[in-house]
Amino acid sequence: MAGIQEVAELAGVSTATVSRALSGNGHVSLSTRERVAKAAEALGYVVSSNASSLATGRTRNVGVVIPFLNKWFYSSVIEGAESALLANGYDLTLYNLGGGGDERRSVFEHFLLRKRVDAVIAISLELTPAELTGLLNINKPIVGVGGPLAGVRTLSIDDVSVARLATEHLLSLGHTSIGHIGGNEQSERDFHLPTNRRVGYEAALQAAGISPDPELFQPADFTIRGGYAAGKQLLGIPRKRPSAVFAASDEMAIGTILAARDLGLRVPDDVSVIGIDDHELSDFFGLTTIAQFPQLQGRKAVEILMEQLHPSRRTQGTLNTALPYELIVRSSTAMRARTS
Amino acid sequence: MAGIQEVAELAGVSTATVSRALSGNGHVSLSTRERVAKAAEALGYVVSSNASSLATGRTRNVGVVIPFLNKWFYSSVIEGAESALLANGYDLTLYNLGGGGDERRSVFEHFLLRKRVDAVIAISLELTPAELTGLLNINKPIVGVGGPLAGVRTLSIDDVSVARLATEHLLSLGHTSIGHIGGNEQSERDFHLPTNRRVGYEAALQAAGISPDPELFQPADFTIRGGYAAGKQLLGIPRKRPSAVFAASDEMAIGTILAARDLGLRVPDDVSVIGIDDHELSDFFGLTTIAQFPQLQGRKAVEILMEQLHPSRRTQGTLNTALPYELIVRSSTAMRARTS
DNA sequence: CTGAAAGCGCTTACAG
DNA sequence: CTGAAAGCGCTTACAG
Repeated sequence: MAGIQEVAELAGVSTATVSRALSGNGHVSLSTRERVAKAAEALGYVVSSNASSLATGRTRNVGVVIPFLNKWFYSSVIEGAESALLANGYDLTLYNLGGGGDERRSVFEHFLLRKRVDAVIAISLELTPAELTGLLNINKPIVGVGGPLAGVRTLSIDDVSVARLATEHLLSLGHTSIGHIGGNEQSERDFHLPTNRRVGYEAALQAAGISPDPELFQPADFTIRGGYAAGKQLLGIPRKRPSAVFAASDEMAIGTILAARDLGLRVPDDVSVIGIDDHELSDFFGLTTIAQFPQLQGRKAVEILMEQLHPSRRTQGTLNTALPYELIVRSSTAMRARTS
Repeated sequence: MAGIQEVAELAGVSTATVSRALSGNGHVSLSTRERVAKAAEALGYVVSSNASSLATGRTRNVGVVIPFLNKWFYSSVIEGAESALLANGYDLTLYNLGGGGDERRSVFEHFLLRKRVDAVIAISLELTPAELTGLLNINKPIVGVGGPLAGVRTLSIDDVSVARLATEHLLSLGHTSIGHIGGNEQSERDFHLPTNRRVGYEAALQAAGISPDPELFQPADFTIRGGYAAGKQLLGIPRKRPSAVFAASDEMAIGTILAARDLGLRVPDDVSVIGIDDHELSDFFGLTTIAQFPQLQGRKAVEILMEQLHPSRRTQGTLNTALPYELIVRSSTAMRARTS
């Protein structure tokens, strides 16, 4: 409950000096700085962020907007962002936009704009031009994770290349009949991620002189259950069962592995499976995958935000930063069986 | 950027009236209220929460502290809390305390106490007396989810009863040799949840005249991988392989199902498996479980907080509220085989 | 029902 | 290096 006033009295200085001593802005002699620190400590003083924000115009709080919360990928990105923010002395205020239209409008109008946050990180969310200009107008930096956003700094993975790499891994193992489990219409909204992955898959095939077979494509919803159903369809095709499957997410790939087992097919002997993500379960299932490090994505987003917020350290970078990815080979992929 | 001043000018009233008209505190004639609303709308005015908080002492922001973020259970609780908070006009600021000691101290000292939040929700976290009094001293309501916390309102599930119910389900199906996969030392910290579940398991057994066999207990870490390893151990015991397994979490139960499959045992023909949670994957695996509705837990926590924050609606309740749970029977449990 | 004015607790030019 | 004072943008007794 102690205010700056009391600290000032105890230390025998003005409140202005207390403020300068504690914040480090402006010069204060070493001895008074110490006296102030001691007084603050003794009184258990901690600055009122509201008063401070009102005076400075900065809140030390950033808003994070996401479409889902209880999915491994999203919560991992947030985890990375949260710890990086904390380390920089910032709070993270969370806005889950999964609810849909109304909730989304209300978040933008009543919360984000209410001068509560200094900046926003948008994860896998394609902000509308109105939303973007709303934020930009009041001078809030934005960084987007997951896809290009007009006029703001973004971080994204090259989905086409990632998918190509996954497919090439299978090709290099001698597979020529490769199925693909991609997104369905609903999962397409955000940045066309499923389409990009399918494009990469087809490009790799074509580069290898194989023309993609539409019958070897199955749409699903990025869940294990969806991947299971799609995997069954793919592996149950008469006459041309693929010897390998590339799923656009690890959860779908795990579903495919389980589908294969239930069909009596051995992985990787009868069918190789590769995913994308390096999901927390992937190691357990021995899934070969392309890792995409979501926690790192969260940390990087914060890093870029800090550059915008503290232009002193600004290193004018490009608008879109490519995120790293890496092939991790486990036991779900192997050479195509010589016989068969 | 428009402030209350400009709205007042446009509407031809004082800022005091604007404040009253927009907030609903104090009487304002219908006609001026409308004029003010129109002016605010036209200018895109939105109140500065810092200025407002400074004047009122309330932030409309609640801090949520959790030990993990990217686990289904925790992120589901948060999801429930977030939407309930939003509906009440509150923001949710997230503090992930997974990092350990230093981070935890820093969160309490520098963030929560900084007058940034009106209240805190502590999920599955046993706050220390110092942390509790720190918050209580500055008059911040707290609600705890997951276990009793000295002197604050809490929500918790009766782990002993839940475990007993799960075990009774197996007993009622004729099983007499029932293994248990519980927590290991590390998972014991918070509210002794694993111990309570084990106690319930043993109580059910004893009530049925069966004395618990320590060899039919295996500790694990609440993950699928850990449950898999523990399940293998349990189902590989020579001579006295249990005909049923009760795992203290669904993830461990799923691990057990996978372990059984790999051992060539059929679920539920050869072994029945039950868990606790109703995890998002449980339905897919046909897992019988005791559901515990984490999103509801988050919503309820907010409900209780609102009662404390707005004492007008306060209905002085008990200090600890029991959370609901429910047996959900799927295909992983069945009668013990007559023969064998 | 409405306005003038004080106050919330800081920060930061401006002087010295 | 330090202090007096204005100001950040609201809210709310206090009058009327």
